[in-house]
Amino acid sequence: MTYSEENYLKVIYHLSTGNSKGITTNAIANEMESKPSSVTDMVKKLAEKELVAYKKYQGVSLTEKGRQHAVMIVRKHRLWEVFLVEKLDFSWDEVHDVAEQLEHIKSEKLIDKLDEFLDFPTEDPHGDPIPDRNGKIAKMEKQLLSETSLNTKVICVGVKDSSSSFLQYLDKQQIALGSAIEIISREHFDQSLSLKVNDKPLSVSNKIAANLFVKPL
Amino acid sequence: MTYSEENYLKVIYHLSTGNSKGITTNAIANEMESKPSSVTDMVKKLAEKELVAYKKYQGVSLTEKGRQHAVMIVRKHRLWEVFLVEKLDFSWDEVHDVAEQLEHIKSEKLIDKLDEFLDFPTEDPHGDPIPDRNGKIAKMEKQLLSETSLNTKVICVGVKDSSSSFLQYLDKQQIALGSAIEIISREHFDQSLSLKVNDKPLSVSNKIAANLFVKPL
DNA sequence: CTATATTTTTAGACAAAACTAAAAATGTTT
DNA sequence: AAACATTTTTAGTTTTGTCTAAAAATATAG
Ligand SMILES: [Mn+2]
Ligand SMILES: [Mn+2]
Ligand SMILES: [Mn+2]
Ligand SMILES: [Mn+2]
Repeated sequence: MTYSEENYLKVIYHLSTGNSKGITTNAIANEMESKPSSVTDMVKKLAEKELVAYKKYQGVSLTEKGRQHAVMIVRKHRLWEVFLVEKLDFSWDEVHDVAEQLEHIKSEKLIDKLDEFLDFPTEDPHGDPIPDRNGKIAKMEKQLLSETSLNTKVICVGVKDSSSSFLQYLDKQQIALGSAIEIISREHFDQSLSLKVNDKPLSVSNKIAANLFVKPL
Repeated sequence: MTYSEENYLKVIYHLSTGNSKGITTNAIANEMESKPSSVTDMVKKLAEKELVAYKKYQGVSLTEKGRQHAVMIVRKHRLWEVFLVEKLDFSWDEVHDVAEQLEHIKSEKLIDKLDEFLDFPTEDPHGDPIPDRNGKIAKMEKQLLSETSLNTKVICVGVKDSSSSFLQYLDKQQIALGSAIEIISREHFDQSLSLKVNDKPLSVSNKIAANLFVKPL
């Protein structure tokens, strides 16, 4: 499996979660920052290898074999992110690009030993679940802060957007995984929220709240 | 710089040590397990980028720029080997192939943090020196066991051949970096040696002795 | 239901990195 | 120095992954 094939599989996998229909050529091209014609070519190759199911004009979906492969790439990506943060003192906004490279290293022993070295973490630095060596993903109870009712006490457990700019905003506001959040009030006009984060008052826009995962305490 | 370009640079670098003349096309092809015609093509490209000096039929040599690049790849390779052995419990005969992949990961921060995490090691698991972040290589006093005189007490500090089969042979004979070796006698006929390794008697062929680096105690 | 817009696929081109086969240069013998 | 052997380069293909431009299929609107 080539570097490029792996990237396509991963993108198709991510587009598939919460999307039961076939993934469109355009959606893949968009995510890969490439052109639809390139996607069509690659999808044909992946179909040839039985990693995806593909019918012309009907979009594409992962086969079980393709899903397994994709999950293993996600496992590697997230384990490496944990390594970078926990062992090498990277901050959570610096790890993604390096993990994009490390996820392609081929060695089952390496990844299982790394898993053990990190003490079998179940979530990466952004709160995303880490598949185990059999590809099983423990699902975590979580909801968006924007969809949480008033006067609830919750704990921050993940981010939906893990762009540098969002993560750095959270750092600045001292919001991290594990922070205790209480929703004081919601502004009707723009859905912005008044919060208490670790007992300190903070007001955030709906866009922020719609990218923070929390769970009831 | 592509994966392939990096591999060529590294091979040319290794062929260059202890070889002041231009490196031949055939030597590179041999080391890369590719064909001379492929080497000619790549060498032209590297010359274009001023990473090597090349004149038709005259062989090739690294420019200072090319040498710097090559040394950084070697640095990464050896640091990752240390990581695999020290932190993930790989044995010294298992690390090379994985390090061949890891050496191409591009992130200066990653490699400097890894260096720090490993406590700035100066040698890899095979006794080879690790260039520092400026490309400087501390040179170690060492000689081949086969060229060491009788009744000398020495300590094992490295291997010349780091193939799996040689390393596993050493494991079996309980020879490791740091082992104390005394040369008892040398057989005239085949240059084989009678040794004491950590006070236990052992007889080794010249081929073994010619691949073990030692330093006088 | 037909016209228009959008999406997707095809056809053809290109760059990177490899190869084979043949030509050219260099090295070695007699 | 000529003949032969070896090394190196050139010329022409191939595979992988990308692209543009044009054609075909599908979706949307009037
Ligand atoms: Mn990531
Ligand atoms: Mn992540
Ligand atoms: Mn190695
Ligand atoms: Mn080594």
